[in-house]
Amino acid sequence: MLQVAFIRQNVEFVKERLSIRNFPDTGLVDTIVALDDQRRKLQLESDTTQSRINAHSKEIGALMAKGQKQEAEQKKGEVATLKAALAPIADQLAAVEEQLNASLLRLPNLPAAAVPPGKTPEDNVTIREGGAKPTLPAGALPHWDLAKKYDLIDFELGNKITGSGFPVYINKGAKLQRALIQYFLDYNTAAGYTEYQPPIMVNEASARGTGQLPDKEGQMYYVGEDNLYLIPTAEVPVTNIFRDEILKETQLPLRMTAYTPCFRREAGSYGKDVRGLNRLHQFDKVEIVQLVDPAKSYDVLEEMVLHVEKLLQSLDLPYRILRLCGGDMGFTSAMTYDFEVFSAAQEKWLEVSSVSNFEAFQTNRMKIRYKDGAGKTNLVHSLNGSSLALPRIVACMLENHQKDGFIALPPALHSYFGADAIR
RNA sequence: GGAGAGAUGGCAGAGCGGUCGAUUGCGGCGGUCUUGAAAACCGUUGAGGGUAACACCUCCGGGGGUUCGAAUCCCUCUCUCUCCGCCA
Repeated sequence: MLQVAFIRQNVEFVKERLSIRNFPDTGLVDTIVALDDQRRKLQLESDTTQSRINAHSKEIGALMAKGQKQEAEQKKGEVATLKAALAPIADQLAAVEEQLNASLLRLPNLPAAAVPPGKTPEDNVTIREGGAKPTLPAGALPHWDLAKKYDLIDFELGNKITGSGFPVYINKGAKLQRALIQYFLDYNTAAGYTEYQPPIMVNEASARGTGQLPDKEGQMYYVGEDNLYLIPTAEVPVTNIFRDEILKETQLPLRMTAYTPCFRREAGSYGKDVRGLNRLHQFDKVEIVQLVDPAKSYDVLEEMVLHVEKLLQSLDLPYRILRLCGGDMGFTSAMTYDFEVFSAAQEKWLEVSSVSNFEAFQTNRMKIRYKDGAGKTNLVHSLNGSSLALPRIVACMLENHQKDGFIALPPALHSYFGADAIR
């Protein structure tokens, strides 16, 4: 959520940035400013009246102490009049505040200056590519066939137990999951990230803090009886660790990593790219999150991109890094890099990580602040990225590294997996 | 799930209808002293709105009520703790 003060002072800039995002309703900005004008006016009226009521009440106390009952009673009458006048103002104020807040929640983050304009994924800009696309052996299979051939994943069994999009990993398939999680976490903690194991269900306040609520209810699984949401990403519980806190400058940057299963309803995406591991309702992911000094957040973004890139390189997969255009970025992001790996048998690029700077958009909702050197309280910037999402990595590893009779594993995984190949 | 107790500033812990945004201790910050440090002493130290800066307004778990006036009384919700039951 953007700060009202900022919007007030930069109305045209805000509109211009929103246009980069193809956000249709620029009238919303004017609405917000108008509502805030009203809010200030009503607040002033309310405060002034309240101030007079307070003064009278004090006088009543003093009069009572002196035994001047009659004068006190008269004052009480005056207070009653003032209170009657205050009531409608207070009601209006509450209504305006509610509208203002609802409007602010509907406004997306502003794209950073470096974000390319554009509407669709075609307008994303490839920053760089790495790793060579493999030459597959004759009779190469897509990962869902390889998963069956090597007895790694049973998709039908998942259908039976739960439903589609909930695969069951078996034998070496299960061990590969465990090895990847362990490797990713070790890689992150070695770089200074603190490991967390957070809850995988969150309350409404947490979901609102990172921007899943309002409006994206449909994408999360919801446990109505307890009013909890299954997390779509570890970003939600991890970023909320410091909700409503004022940090010391010396605590920054805060770097956190967590492995969690992630749950996504993926409503409306049936029939499209859902084959095998491409799109699941439950999947595993290791996430990195940082809370940083606002002046440094774009340096940190680049640092996180390099961090993820090196991890990807160690898996010997062909990849590319895209800077998302305004139209393809998430609601809460100011700038996003997507990482895609090339799944050779499907001949498809699959997104395996998304690294974003949210600037103060999330932290304004969560009220995560820090005191700077001058003792002033400011919002920190939040960033996060996947390092990495497992299923598409697995899909890609199976397809790209398939050989005649075995699947080779990258050296980085050998000790974690306990073998150099799946046979 | 049943019974009871509680929720106050970074932490501990007072306050039980008015002058309390809140005594005090610890911690933090600044200073005196010291070659330096510690100790001691002095000062300072919550957040939001509002203002050019003041003034002023709001916040003592959330919401509602009583009252001229509520951290203090009442209702309600949430959470924590203790005991019992169940249990990985």
